[in-house]
Amino acid sequence: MSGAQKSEIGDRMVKRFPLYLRVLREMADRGDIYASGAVVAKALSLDPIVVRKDLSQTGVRGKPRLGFPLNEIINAIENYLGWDAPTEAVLAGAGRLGSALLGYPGFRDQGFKILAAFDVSPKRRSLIAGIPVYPASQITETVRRLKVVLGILTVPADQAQSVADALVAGGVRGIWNFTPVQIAVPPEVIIKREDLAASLAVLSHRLRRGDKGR
Amino acid sequence: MSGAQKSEIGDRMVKRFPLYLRVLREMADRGDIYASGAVVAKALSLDPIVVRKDLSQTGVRGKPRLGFPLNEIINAIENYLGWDAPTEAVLAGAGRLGSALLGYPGFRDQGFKILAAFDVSPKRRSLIAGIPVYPASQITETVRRLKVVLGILTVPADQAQSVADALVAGGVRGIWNFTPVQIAVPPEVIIKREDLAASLAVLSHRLRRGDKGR
DNA sequence: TAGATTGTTAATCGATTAACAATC
DNA sequence: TAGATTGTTAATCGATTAACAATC
Repeated sequence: MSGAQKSEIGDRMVKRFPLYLRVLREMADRGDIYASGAVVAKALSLDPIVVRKDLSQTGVRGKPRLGFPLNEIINAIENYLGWDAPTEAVLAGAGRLGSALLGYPGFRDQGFKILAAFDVSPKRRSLIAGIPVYPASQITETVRRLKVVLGILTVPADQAQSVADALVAGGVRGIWNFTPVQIAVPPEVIIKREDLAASLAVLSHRLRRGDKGR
Repeated sequence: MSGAQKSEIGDRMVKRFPLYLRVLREMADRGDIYASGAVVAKALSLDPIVVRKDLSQTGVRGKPRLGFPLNEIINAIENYLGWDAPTEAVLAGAGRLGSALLGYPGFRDQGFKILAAFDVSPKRRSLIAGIPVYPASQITETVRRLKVVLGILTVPADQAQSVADALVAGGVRGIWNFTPVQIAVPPEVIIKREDLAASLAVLSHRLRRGDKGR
């Protein structure tokens, strides 16, 4: 093929795709057939050039004067992000934050399916937001049996490493880490930290400087 | 003065400061007097050059052969981020996510103080994690009376804009937005979005590609 | 003094922005 | 056809990385 696709693309670009998807789905719901980069850019306060370049990364070709065919571009983005075939996940730590995440509808919309949750405390309800909660001792066995790909880590800081170890022992390929701990994992396991402290730092800094954030 | 300080620094750098602070505080607790860039870099798996450059941004000068004086550099970072004088905040939406955040110890560690929470439902407890919960109708008046600087937005998506309006009417200077909605505010108000969908996108993409994340 | 570490200047890299030809 | 929009190539910008002199 002639159109050589760039093999490595940056996180910045990937982060914009959910925004595009939301706008494009809205347009499709309204019955539109095409979406031009300009319209999408306006809806998201982005530069049209960025939108055009990002969308072209999916391999879908837009039609001059019309824009990108909506069905095609939506499917391409979903496929690109791996949201077409749900990624199976478990959540470890069904405390306040964990429970909040179990109820987050974004997982289903965005190609994830939480099969089970775990908690050390037997006092917790055995079902949160329709998802069964098991004792933490069963993490490794359950992850292995269900061939779970992703572990969501919402345990207290002092348990973060040991619970991560249990998830890794079960064979997860990635961990979404909501704890402030930098956990150690084998090199093939992907770690995504959700770093509230970093966000607070950016916020503090902007408030102090009186800057306008994006 | 000769050493002209760079006026505008990037978010990337600001995000690293909480990491430095954690490591530096640990070292100070252990009784160390100096911290070299190399040691800090090793603890965080960062390039020593990055650490040196970031720390020098605070204006503190390190001593060759010894490193940076711990007390001085810790104070400088706290001051730099505005964590020395607590920023007063309120939280709107005391559901699962909101309650989880009310119990998050990071706020106090990082220079924020949540004075009150708000919720539409009168069924909620009137005290969560020691913080009083008031009816949402009192947002504007309370924010104005207490001169609150930051609003934390954890309401359902369909209430995001109207609650944000109430916070702005009370005079907040920034909003930490945990909803998936892109809210509209006057240009002088700082918005910091906490975008779980973007994080999920990065995660999906890495899992699908089998890449190793950082 | 010798040597490790800082601080600064230059080079590299990646992403964003600009310009413009191709196309329906 | 005329004109709007795509797609691509070049220029700019900012951050990271490298190199090295200054310093205790």
